[in-house]
Parts: sequence; C-alpha cells; structure tokens
Amino acid sequence: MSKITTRDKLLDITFKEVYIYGYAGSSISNILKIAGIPKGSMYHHFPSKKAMVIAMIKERLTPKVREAFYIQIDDDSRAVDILSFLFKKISKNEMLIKHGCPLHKLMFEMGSLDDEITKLCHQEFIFLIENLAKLIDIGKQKGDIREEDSKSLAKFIIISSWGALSLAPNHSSKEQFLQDTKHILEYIKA
Amino acid sequence: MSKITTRDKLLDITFKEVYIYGYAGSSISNILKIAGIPKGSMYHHFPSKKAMVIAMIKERLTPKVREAFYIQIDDDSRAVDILSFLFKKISKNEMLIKHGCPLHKLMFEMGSLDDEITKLCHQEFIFLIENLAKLIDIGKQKGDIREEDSKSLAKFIIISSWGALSLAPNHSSKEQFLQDTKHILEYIKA
DNA sequence: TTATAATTAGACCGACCAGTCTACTATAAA
DNA sequence: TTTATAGTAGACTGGTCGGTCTAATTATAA
Repeated sequence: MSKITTRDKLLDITFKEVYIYGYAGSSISNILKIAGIPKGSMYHHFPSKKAMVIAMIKERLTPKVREAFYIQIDDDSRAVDILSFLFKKISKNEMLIKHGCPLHKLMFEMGSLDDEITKLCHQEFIFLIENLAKLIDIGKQKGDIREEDSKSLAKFIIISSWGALSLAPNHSSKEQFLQDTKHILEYIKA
Repeated sequence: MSKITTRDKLLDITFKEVYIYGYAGSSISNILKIAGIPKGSMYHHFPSKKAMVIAMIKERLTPKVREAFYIQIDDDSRAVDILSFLFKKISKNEMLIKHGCPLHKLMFEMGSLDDEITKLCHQEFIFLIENLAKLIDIGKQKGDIREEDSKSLAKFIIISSWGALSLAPNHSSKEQFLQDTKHILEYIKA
C-alpha cells in the first residue's frame, strides 16, 4: 500500500548517482530526470544539492554501510571466525565489490573539500570501528587472539578492507577480495 | 636557463587540480586561470581534457608515485627493515598523508567511468606491486619472513597503505599512518 | 627577405550546472 | 464552501562547463 514518496525516491537515486559518479560528478538534473521528478519538487524538500546529499548520507548510505559491515555472532564465537564470517559476507555484497565502500569513496573525494560532509563521514567511520571492536572483544574472550588494542585492530581491518574494495572494478572480484584479506586473518591467527 | 614550457606548466597544475578536486571536480578553465595560459594554447597541445589528464598521469602522477613507493636498500637488508623504512618514508611525504595516494584516488573515482584511464592506473598499480615484491624477495633471502607469495604480500601492503592514506585529511597524520601500518609490520615479523 | 610551421591568444559556442520563480493541484481542517 | 498548507510542475536565470574558431605572433629554415 505505502507508496514511495518523492523524497524517498530522490534519496534512493541520489545514493546511486553519488556512489557511482561521486559528489562532483553527479548532477541534480540527471537525478531528477531518472526519478521523473521536476525541479520544484526537489527544491521543496531540500534547500540545496549538498543538503540532499547530507540527508542521503544519514538516511541511505549510513544504514547500508552499517548493515554491510555488521554480523550477528554467537556468544561462543572465536575472533578469527567472526572476521572470517565478516569477510565472506562482504565478499557476497556485489555493490561493495564492484564500486567499493560508498562511505570510503565519499570520504576520500570530499576529504579536503567540505568540512560538514567529511565530519559526517568520519563519525560513521568511528562508529564502524567501535562496532567491530566490540565484536572482536567478544571473540577475544575465547582466547584465540593476542592483540590487546581491539580498536586499533578494528581500524586496521576496516582500512585494509576498504583498500581491497577500492581497486578498479574491472579487476576486483569476490575471490580477489577474499584473497587480499586472507593476510588479515593470518595476522589475527598468529 | 631551461624555461618552463606551456605544456609542462599545464601538466604540473593539472596534476594538483585533479589530485585535490578529482577528475570530475577539476575544470579546464580553472587550470588555465591558475596557469595564466589561454585556451587556444592548451588545445594546441592537447585535443581534450581527458587527453591532458592521460598525459599528466604518464608524465607526472606515475613518476611521483613510483618515487614515493620506492626505496633504495642494502643487499643485507631484512624484509622487515625494508618495509619499516618504506612506511617511514611514506609518512614523511606530506602530500600522501594529506590527500592520499593520487593513483589510488584517481583509480577509485574513475573505476567504472572510464576504461582507458582505469587501465592506465591499473597498469601502474601492477608495477608498484611487482617492484615491492622484488624488494621483499631480496629481504626474504635473509630469512626473517615466512610468507611465500611475495606478490600477494606486496599487494596487501600497498592496498593497506592506500587505505590508511585515504582517510579524511583532518584525521590523518604521520603518526596515525605509522600506527595504522604497524599491524602490517607485526604480521611480517610473525 | 620570404615562406612555413609552431605556438599563443582570447572571443565565442551550445550544453549543462545549481538554484529561483511563479503557477497550479491535492489535502484537510474550519 | 472557504481557507491554509504541502507538494507538484516546469520555465527561466546567471554562471560555468568542455570545446571551437580565427587571428596574431613567434620561431625556423630557405
């Protein structure tokens, strides 16, 4: 029953367009053309392109990335298994494999160009790290891991995963990603 | 004596502009304004924006990146020392710390947008991997490393370094980079 | 000097950019 | 039925985009 609102449609398409073409490379006109929505409607809901992108980050990008980098675990999971499971989940996410992590991509592009967007992205980055650190802490109780600082380790894991996902799409694949992140697992095991 | 030619000036400024603003975010008009060069001169040397950027990649970006990711080593260097030295060198490169690896950034942006540029970037990526693998092979002879596949390891090291360098500039620093890559060194030592 | 090519110079073009404006319509409360 | 509000609609604006064009200038060689 619930119909898709103009706002929802705009945010959905803005996510895709900014994800693929970047902030600078995406255009309002094209987003509107795809959505079949006139300009006035968009500028009724958002005061500017930047405002729409910020709403998109909060309401689309952030939830997607949280979901992609999160896994449910049993209480008796070992840290190695948790990470192995996480990598397998990420590798199955075609979006991530093909275009990299949307948070990473936007953060990289906007780094020195816009403080507000950069700050927003960085907050989410911190959230991902802390979330993963919690998972590692749970796994650590099973004693199969020697690393003390879970946050530092979590950061390294996300950074490395992002790196592995950010290669040119022609040359990245599920198998390649798993191969590239294998080193992280071996490091944890050590 | 040798004066800077119009072409050289254009390539220098194009590198900076594309590095900071991205391919889509940079503009010919702005590059010309900064260079103090009229349009006709530029379009005499290059048929298009894309052609100028491709020349810039070959003649500016590639040499800079090769230099940044290369180190001279002694014949009796251990692999761990080689990498430790490399990370220290990278951490001293303010350009890399502030804006990430220009090759990585361009490759990430253009990934699914332009085959020619993507291919060019990827070739250089392969070159970096093979170069680093050679260094690792030399260090491996000293027997302080257990990894068999030097290329896979080299790829992982570059990917992870790129990831660590691609965080928002406000939150990246020499110290942070060394902290983030510390895990790689510990992995090698293991 | 003269002919030829290389380069510099910038006005100009149509397309597209983000954003504004006014008019219209749908909804719902009074 | 009236009035207010939320949302839809798209023509329009000033500015910038990449790229073209012709003319002027400079360098090279005969």
